[in-house]
Amino acid sequence: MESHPELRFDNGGQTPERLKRQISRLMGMTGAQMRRIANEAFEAVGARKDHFVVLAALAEFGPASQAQLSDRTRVYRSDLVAVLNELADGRWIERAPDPDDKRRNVITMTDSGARRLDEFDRILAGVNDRIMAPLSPDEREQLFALLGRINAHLAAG
Amino acid sequence: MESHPELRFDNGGQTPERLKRQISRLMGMTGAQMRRIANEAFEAVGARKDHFVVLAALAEFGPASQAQLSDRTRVYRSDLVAVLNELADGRWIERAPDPDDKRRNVITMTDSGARRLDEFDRILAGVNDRIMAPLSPDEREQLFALLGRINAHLAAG
DNA sequence: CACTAACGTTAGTTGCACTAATGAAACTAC
DNA sequence: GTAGTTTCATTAGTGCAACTAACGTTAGTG
Repeated sequence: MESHPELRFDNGGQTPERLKRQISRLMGMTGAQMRRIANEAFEAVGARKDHFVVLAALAEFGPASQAQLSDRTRVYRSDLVAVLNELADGRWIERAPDPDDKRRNVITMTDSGARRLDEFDRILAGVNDRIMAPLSPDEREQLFALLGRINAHLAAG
Repeated sequence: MESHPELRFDNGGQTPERLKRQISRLMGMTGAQMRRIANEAFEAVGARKDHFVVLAALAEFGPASQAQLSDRTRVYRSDLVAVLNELADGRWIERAPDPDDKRRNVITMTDSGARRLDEFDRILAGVNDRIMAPLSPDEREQLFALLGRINAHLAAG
């Protein structure tokens, strides 16, 4: 019934050799698999990825304006509005006008927001573990390091 | 003037630690950078990625129906139509009805299609090299191997 | 006080992966 | 040999994520 899209990189002799050499293709397909797993995990608890990133930013940097949150999470200001609406509906954050600057809102995480983040932490530990299951701890670090170097290089240049 | 979106994974103290631990986030951001570079390279010669994957499949497996091409390239049947229209417009392929099965078309690569593919090969060699610039040959292989194992694992189940 | 910039918000665009529906042709069963 | 099912190419459309534009409001700057 659930026919998952075929994201196997090397499709048993069917895949042209040239395609197997493209790192961007391998990254794209594998990244899509990862994203699907993470999204499903969030969906199972009525959340989505941006709930996590916003709560993480609030937990680690404290109350902030929406512009600050956008900078810290790279969720666009325009998209952040809906995310904060949802988080406020669940009482995980509070949104109040900033008395010092009437353009701003101050976003604060509630206690139940902190518990929600704990839940996400547990869920994501499982997700990461499932994704990286075939790799040893050393290999997982290698992967992070290699991708991190490429990321830094491409972001710089 | 061209202000690229900020896809630096670790944004200098601004990024919550929790986000830096998510492999799917690192993959997503780095994959987006790679995709942008590849897309720009194709765009510079009036092409796009799917032109390459279709020509690669034709070069390596010979003339084929659209359904076969879809299987080999994982370009959806529905999206393949436009790709083949574009390739036919440029005389890089020919699309003819299959006399043995009137439902099918037979897609054949022309000589100029083969030359177009050569051009893509050269372009992509440069793209891959630019993407993986900070990695040694050994490290590039490691990255392929690690991602390949994760991909196979996730595709399996 | 005029000007510019930053704030949150709404609306809209683009690209990509993916689904649904369709008419024509071909297999499959009885 | 005809009825029912499947495959084919094709058109249209959905869902989502990343991204842009425009706007009214408020705050700094000369």
